Amino acid sequence: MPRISDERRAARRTQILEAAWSCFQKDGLHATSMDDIVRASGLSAGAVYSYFASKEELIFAAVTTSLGALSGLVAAVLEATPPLPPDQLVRRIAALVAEFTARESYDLRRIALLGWAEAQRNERLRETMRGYYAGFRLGLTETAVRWRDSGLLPPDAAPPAVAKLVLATVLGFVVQSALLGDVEPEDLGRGLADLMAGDRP
Amino acid sequence: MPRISDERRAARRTQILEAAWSCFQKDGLHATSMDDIVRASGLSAGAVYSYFASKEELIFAAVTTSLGALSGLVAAVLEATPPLPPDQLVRRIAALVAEFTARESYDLRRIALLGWAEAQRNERLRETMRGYYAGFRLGLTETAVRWRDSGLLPPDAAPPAVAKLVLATVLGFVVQSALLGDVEPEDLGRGLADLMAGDRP
Amino acid sequence: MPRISDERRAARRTQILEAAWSCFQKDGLHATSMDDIVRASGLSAGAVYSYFASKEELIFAAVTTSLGALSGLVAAVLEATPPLPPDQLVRRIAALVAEFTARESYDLRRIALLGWAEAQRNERLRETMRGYYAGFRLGLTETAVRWRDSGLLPPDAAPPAVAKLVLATVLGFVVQSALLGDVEPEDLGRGLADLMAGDRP
Amino acid sequence: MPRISDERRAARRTQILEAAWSCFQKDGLHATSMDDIVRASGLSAGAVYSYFASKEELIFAAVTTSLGALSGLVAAVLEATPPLPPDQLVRRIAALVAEFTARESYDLRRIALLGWAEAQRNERLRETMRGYYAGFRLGLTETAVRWRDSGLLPPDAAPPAVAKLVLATVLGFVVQSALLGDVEPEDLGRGLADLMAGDRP
DNA sequence: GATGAATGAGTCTTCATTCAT
DNA sequence: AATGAATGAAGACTCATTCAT
Repeated sequence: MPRISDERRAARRTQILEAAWSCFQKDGLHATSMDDIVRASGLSAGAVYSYFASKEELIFAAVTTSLGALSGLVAAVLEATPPLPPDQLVRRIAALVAEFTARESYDLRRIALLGWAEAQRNERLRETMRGYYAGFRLGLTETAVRWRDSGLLPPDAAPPAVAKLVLATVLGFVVQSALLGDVEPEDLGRGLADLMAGDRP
Repeated sequence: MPRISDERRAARRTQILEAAWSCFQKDGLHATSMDDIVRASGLSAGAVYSYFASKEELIFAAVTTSLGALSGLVAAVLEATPPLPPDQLVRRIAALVAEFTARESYDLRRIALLGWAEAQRNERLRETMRGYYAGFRLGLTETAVRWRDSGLLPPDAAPPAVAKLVLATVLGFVVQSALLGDVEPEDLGRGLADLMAGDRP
Repeated sequence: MPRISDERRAARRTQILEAAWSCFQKDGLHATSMDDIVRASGLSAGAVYSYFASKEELIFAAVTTSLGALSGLVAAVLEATPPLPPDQLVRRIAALVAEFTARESYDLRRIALLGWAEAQRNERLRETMRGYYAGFRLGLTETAVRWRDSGLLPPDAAPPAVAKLVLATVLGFVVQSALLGDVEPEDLGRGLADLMAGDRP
Repeated sequence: MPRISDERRAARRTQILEAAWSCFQKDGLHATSMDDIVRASGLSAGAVYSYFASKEELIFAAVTTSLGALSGLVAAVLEATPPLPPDQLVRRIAALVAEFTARESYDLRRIALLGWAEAQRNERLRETMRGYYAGFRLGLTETAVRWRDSGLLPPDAAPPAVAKLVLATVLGFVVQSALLGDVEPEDLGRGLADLMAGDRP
């Protein structure tokens, strides 16, 4: 029987994670010291270490936690029947990202950029992220198949290529909005709709 | 050693920059120590510091140098008359990125991800990158106007939204290809062409 | 290790200060490295830095600590009623300096010389020292007034000038004794008494 | 036959020394880098090193040169016949120090404080300075003998003690004026005269 | 003789992690 | 369980000095 209840443990974990997020967003992953996080969390160093074995573990959790949550929301959108048409799908997913971002002291876009950079030197993180994005793209490929089958795409369309294009668009939304900050989900939807409405090249 | 020739100075700078790139790609910006770069460059610490006043300066140069070069190539593509149609433009720019990446010991995509993460905590870098991407997007907006004027887009299309969509696609290509590694410029072109060939939503 | 007791903290501080004094006296302020002090203190670098935020802070404390203590002793001597006559006062204050100096691993005279040199480039230290010496001189001026009032000085004597002369004598004792090393407090008292016993110029 | 004339060499030496003085006064002996001096001198590093073999050598020369010059002036004052009475002598020597100080970009008082501090860790410098001050004090002792013989001091006065008192006064003038900056040679003379004019203790 | 680029040991400082209390 | 003082390896950067040109 644990000395501390499971809920309390979970609450503490979240408390630490929130502290980590706010520090990471402000200073980046490496310029944030464990002490920064300890102070932001209001706990002691020892306490933090009893929840996360190392800074790497904390980084992993910080980057991965939100990715997992977002992933579930995206999966739900992809499973809609009939599938949302391309422009609406892009708009919708971008909106999910934006809503996530709107949360208290937590900016998914910034965390994503930090995570991508970190993934280059952290194999575990890289593989985990790869898994999420590969799964996401697989879902998009299936959606593209459904678009083709329902006539939204021509019969000779290549679902994998379409999925790659759509994934790129969504990832690029994250980058563009983090760097330039003036992109709305509607812009993406409108832009894609305009392109689809044009003459076939 | 009397005053060194300008070419030699430039060569040394490049030598250091190459060393920095290869270290940064392997270990990230902050996990790379100046000593790593010093050793990789084959010079002494003092020599490196006589070319770049600080690690921050070196990071700035490492991230910025290629962005400038790429920017020029992209601008040339955007100025083609008549403008390349959307799918070909996206394919072409992605191809430029991929070619840049092909260079020895230098991967533009990885450097870009590192740079974006760093830009969050480095104002000077952020503003510089912002300038490049804003200029790029401006060029895309003008291209979208030309597409509309030439009938490739409907008369009521919104060039800024189209530009945002296209920029997102290209930036997302960088991310997707760095993280998943199996995206070719042709995929993007094909995917966009397929979408444009579909029924208008 | 839970919160340490205040006494222990103070003891540690003193331990570091003693280490710093012994190093500074041997090698000077700048030729002493923090590592020298760390080793002399028997603590770790991190521990030393948790007591003094920087080398400058440590220098400030090393120079200032004793000045404060001495200052109190001198003030007590100056407040004696009736005031000590000039030659005895000078002898007495010089003796205070010499006694301070006699302490283990700490030579006030050497620290003073180092502090004066450092004060030239360290504004905070300069202002702090200035405060001490100005206060000391003010006390001497008041004493000179009392000498004049009690007839030890002629009615037209200038107390500020007398105070400057006496302060110079005491400061010069520090210098002379640090550089030549063969001056006793009694010498100063005797010398001044001899001068005062001479024919009026 | 030297490639460069002796005058030119001497001029260069002085040029470097002036540069060193101005740097040392501003930043202290150790916080001044050879590069600071090189730049201030307008010469190249190699050139500076051809005149002074090391930084230590340059420090030694910077501290010693002026001490030697001052020493000659002081000796002349001490040899006056009949000897200046104590208060006038002190005023006169202090005036010499003050005049020396008034020179272009050179402050004898500041250099003296730096030199005293440095002497603690530099044996050669220490011995050289000791020589100067010991010689100065010997001269003062002889002067005190003459004062006693001429009746300015009582027959049982102790010339060595008087010399120590006078030396302390002059050295202390340097300190006080460097730290507090509001002491004039006249103040010392007046203060000593007032003391000598008082009742014998 | 003169130059100033290059060296590399050494400096101050930080910080992830541990463990005595 | 919790604390936070302590560790010490490693980091960024400097600078006295040399020597190829």
